[in-house]
Amino acid sequence: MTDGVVERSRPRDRILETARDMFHKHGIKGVGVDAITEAAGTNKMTLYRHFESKDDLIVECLRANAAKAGAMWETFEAEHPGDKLAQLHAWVSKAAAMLNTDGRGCDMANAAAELTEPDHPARRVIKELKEAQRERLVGLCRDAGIGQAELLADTLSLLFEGARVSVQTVGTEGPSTQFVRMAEGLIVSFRGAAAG
Amino acid sequence: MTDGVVERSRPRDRILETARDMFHKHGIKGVGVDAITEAAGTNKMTLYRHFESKDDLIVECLRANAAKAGAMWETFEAEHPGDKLAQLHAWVSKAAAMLNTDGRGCDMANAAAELTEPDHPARRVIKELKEAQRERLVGLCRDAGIGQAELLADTLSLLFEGARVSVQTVGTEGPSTQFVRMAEGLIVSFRGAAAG
DNA sequence: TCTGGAAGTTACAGACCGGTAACACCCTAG
DNA sequence: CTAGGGTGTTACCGGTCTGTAACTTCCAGA
Repeated sequence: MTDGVVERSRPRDRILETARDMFHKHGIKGVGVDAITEAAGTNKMTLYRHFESKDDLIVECLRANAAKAGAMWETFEAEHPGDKLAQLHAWVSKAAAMLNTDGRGCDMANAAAELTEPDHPARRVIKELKEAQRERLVGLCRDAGIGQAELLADTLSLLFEGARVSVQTVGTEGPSTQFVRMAEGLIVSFRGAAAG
Repeated sequence: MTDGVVERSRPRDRILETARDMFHKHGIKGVGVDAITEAAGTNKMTLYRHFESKDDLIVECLRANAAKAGAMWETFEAEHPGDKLAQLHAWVSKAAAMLNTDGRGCDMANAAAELTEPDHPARRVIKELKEAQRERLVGLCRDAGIGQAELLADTLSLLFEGARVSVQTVGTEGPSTQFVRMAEGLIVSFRGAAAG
C-alpha cells in the first residue's frame, strides 16, 4: 500500500529511493529503518550491508537529493541554451511549481531542523551542498548580466527558502502565493540597476 | 549542568520553560519527557498531572513562544509610540539580531518540519499562530502608510523565514548576512511606490 | 553442474520512548 | 493538630528504535 518502489532494481537503489521518499514525507526521526526496508521490499540486514548506519543512509539520501536537484539545472540550460536570463526565469518558475506541488519544505532544511547535534555527519554535507547551490545561483545571476549578482541570488534563495517553510506552516494559500511576483520584481529591479 | 530552571517556581512553569528551551535546542523528537522533567528538577508524574500528553505539552510550548513573541511587538510600540515606520525598522533590526544570536530556526517552522502527521494537534495551532503573526506585520506595514502592505509584509516575512533556515543550514556567514540590506531596500522601494 | 557471493529470514540485544500505578511525603489551610 | 492536595519516588507496561548474529536461500557466472 505505502510501498511504491518494489520494481526489480538492486536492493541498494531501492533502499536509497525509498528512504529519500519516506524521509521527505515523514521526516528523518519519523521513519525507522525497519519501515524503510519493508517499503523497499527488502530487509534490515541488507540495508546494513550497504550502509554503515542510519546516519550514513541519511547522508547518502541528501547527496542523492542534491544530485537530482543538480540535474534540474541542466534542463534549464537545455531548454534555454546560452540564454542565462531565461534560465533564471525558468528557475523562478520551477521554484514556484515546487511550492504548489510539494507541501514539505527543503529536505536539507528539514534535516537541519531535526538533526541538532552540532557534529552530526549530515550537518557538514548539508552546509556543503547548500553552499554549492548558492554558488550555482550566483553564477547564473552573474552570467545573466546582473550587477549585484550575489545580492540578487541571496535574496532569491532566501525568498524561496522562506516560501517553502511558509507552505509547510500555513499552507499554499499564505505568503508563498506572492513568490513569483516578488522574484520577478526583484529581477527587474536588479536589471534596472547599474549592471557593472 | 544542562538544567537552568531549577528556581523555585511552580513545577508546571518550570516544566513549560524547560521544555521550550530543550525543544528549541534539540528539536521535539530529540527530547524525551524524562529528560525534560529531570532538567526541570521534577519528575514525569508531575508532568502528566499538568499536561495531558507530550503533544499537549508541545502545543502549550508553541503558544508560550507566540506569547513571548507578541510581547516583543509591545516593546516596539513602547519605544516608538505612534511611529509605525520606526516600529517597522525596529522589527527588521530585531529580526536581524535574532539571526546572529540564535542558530536555530523558528520553533514553529521546526515543529512543522518534525511533526508531519497532517492531523497532529500542533499543526493547527502553528497555522493559527503564524497567520496571526502575519496579520500583525501586515497591519504594521499598512499603518506605516505603505501602499502594498500585504505584499511588503509577505516579502519581509518570507525573507526572514528564509534567513532563519539559512542560518540553520549554512550558518551565520551565508545569505542571511544580507537580510538587513534586503529588508531596508524593500521598505524604501515600497515607500517610493504609490502609497494608495 | 558447481560454487561463491548477494540477499532473505529469524531472533535477539540493549536502549529509549510515552504513559501509568501505587505509594510515601510534605506543606499549607482550616 | 489534622486533613488533603500537590509533589516526589519507584517500578513497571508495551512498544519502538538502531544494530547484530547465525543461518538459509537464491542466482549468476565459471
